Amino acid sequence: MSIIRIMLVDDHTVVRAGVRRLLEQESRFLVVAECESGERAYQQFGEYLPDITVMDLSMPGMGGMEAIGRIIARYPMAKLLVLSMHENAAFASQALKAGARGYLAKNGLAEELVGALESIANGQTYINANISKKITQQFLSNENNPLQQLSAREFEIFRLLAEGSDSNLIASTLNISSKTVANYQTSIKQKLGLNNSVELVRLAIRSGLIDS
Amino acid sequence: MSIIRIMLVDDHTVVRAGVRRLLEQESRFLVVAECESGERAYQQFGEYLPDITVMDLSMPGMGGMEAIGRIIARYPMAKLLVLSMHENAAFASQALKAGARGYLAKNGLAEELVGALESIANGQTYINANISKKITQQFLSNENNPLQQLSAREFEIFRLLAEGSDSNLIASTLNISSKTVANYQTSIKQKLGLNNSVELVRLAIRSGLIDS
DNA sequence: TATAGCATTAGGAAAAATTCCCGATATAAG
DNA sequence: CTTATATCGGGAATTTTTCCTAATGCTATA
Repeated sequence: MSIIRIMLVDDHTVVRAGVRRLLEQESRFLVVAECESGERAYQQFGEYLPDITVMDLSMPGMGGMEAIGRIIARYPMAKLLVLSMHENAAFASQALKAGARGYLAKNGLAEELVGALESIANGQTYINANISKKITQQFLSNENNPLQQLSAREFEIFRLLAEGSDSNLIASTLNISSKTVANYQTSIKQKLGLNNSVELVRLAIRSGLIDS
Repeated sequence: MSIIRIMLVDDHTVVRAGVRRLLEQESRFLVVAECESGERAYQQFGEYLPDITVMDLSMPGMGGMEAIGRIIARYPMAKLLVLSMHENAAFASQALKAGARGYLAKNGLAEELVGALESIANGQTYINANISKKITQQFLSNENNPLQQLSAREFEIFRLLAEGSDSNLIASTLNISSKTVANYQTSIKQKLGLNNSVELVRLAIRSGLIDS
């Protein structure tokens, strides 16, 4: 079995160090690159072409979700494992829809990480059992979760709006016109039946996307 | 000891019924009026002139806070006991500042209600022990809670904004110009260092003023 | 393969909300 | 009596939001 080359993407240095340490105990994993933002992840991916990229979702600037989309767009076979703080079905299913091969919450990390990476290396998809259950429930009653109506881009912008970014910041983060962001904002509200940004935040919080 | 005449103000019929039931077990209390909104509370207060008014804070339309302000403005000796869902120092101290004689959370209700009413009837102020502790802590470190910078009116408008009311609705609720509401909104954000309504909601949620 | 549908992008024009500046009034504090 | 603060709101400029339209590219399906 050959060596599995891994890139770590997380804005917290401690987290990267921790994951690295876990992986160093298994000789078949090799961390070949690290970075702290979605932007650099996209750049470095091209340089190192890792077998698997372990990526956090919530990072300042371009989030992990956006980075996944861009990487997959250029390298459709890229294998990405999402490492998120949130044991949250909405987040997970968006990430998987964007092309991630796995989703892991940061709590049960140590026990599951190695298994997850091996599954993904073998071409399988790995999803945490709890998350899987939640996604299933949500799929069965997806009437329940209005966020599933949103496209990938809409979801991304929704998240940034809920975090308090204004249209201009979002525009420069995503490299699109602030006019486009404004238009997205309107259609997001309409799709979700929200009358104003207050209701938007509250929905985001209820969905566990952000925490107050 | 003469009979204590009481008015109940709460938008939930069950709650009014419950409080009434508790009070009926004590022969010296008499519920002389009930109503379900701040507007009617103000009207009925003039008709019945109860010894004590038991009032919920979070009601649709004019909230309890506003009602307290109006009643006290006309009848400075009115005795008001606030009955709130929130065991929250910010709420409590605003209510007391507005002129309430007591603040009671709805959980420990049954045990405390009678004692609270008797204290208030005797001219004292009654505050739940937990709340009292919280207020004290907050007072000692009121740098911590930015909401204390707000005047009564600002606080009221802040709450309505956080609930998702738009300027026009707030204006008609409070019977002021929507222009005034807009101006308040701006100065509230400035006082609290908030850049947009998203941050406003999140602050409101963190303060326990509203729950996601 | 042609086509229909959706996602993404964005401009223009109108409407609405927000900000900034100003002043009036009332009440409380010193 | 003066000063400070709270409440209220108008005017004008600015910003944001909405609504409409349209181009592009991708996907799925007849």
